[in-house]
Amino acid sequence: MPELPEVEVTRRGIALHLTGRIISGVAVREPRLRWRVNASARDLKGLSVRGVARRGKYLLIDCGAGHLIVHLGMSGSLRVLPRETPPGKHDHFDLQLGDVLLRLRDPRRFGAVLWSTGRVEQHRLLAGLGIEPLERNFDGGRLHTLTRGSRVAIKQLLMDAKRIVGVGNIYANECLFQAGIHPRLQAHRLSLSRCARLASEIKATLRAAIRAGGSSLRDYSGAGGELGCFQMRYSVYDREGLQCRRCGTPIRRVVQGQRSTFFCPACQR
DNA sequence: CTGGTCACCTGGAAGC
DNA sequence: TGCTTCCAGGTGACCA
Repeated sequence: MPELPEVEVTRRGIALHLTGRIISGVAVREPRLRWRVNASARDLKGLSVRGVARRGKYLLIDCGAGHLIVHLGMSGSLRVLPRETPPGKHDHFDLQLGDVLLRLRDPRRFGAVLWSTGRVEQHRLLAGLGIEPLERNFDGGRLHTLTRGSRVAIKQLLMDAKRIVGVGNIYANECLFQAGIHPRLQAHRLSLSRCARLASEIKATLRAAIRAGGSSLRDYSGAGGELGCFQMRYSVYDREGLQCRRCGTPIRRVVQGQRSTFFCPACQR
């Protein structure tokens, strides 16, 4: 699930429930995630959660003396649950906070839970990250600068976190469709005006997805609802062979960098 | 530096 | 039904 909108919705959901609470313990049932989980009760117990920030697809739980860096990988999800909730098969990590706990479920184990002291933005995983697409300073001019001299396909540039964070495979496909740009176009061939169009479609698409997910925020707490029920109605993603919603031409699928790319050959040039 | 490929894991769907 | 194959929303490490 997790691209920037899902991570941002998760951030808001858990911030609501965790901020101000005191960490009472940690449970690591499976430390072998993307990197070995290094968070321990010894470091965390007694600290209070000051807030939850996001950098790209990383969640940064501010505990004062350090940050808990959480990444959801391909299949991770976080929930706030009552303390006694029995863990399921892929529930690898809990942060205990009195009568509730924050639980990470991650079947594929591509996620991460890392304890970081010191300046979190200097952490090796965060230091080299690119621009946040929803920040004010991301615009057509900035995207134009980023694309200069780059011969990679624009879709691959959008997904390169060293340049722009948070845009994964689904939203890269969707944004390029909205902007009428062919995913294989070399980045440096985009004019300033097309960059402006693309930058604004990126913002609009991500914001719409966050809005769609925001409506399910309350599901972060309690045993009931599943999150991730905010599937947007995709224009091209996973629609190979189906008619383009705009012009009726069959959507095509190609592979770029071992990832599926979906596009309308008529609308995107 | 850039650009391209691989590896890490599990589960679900499709194919035979 | 059961086995095999393919595919999946991420990204750091490694190579030429």
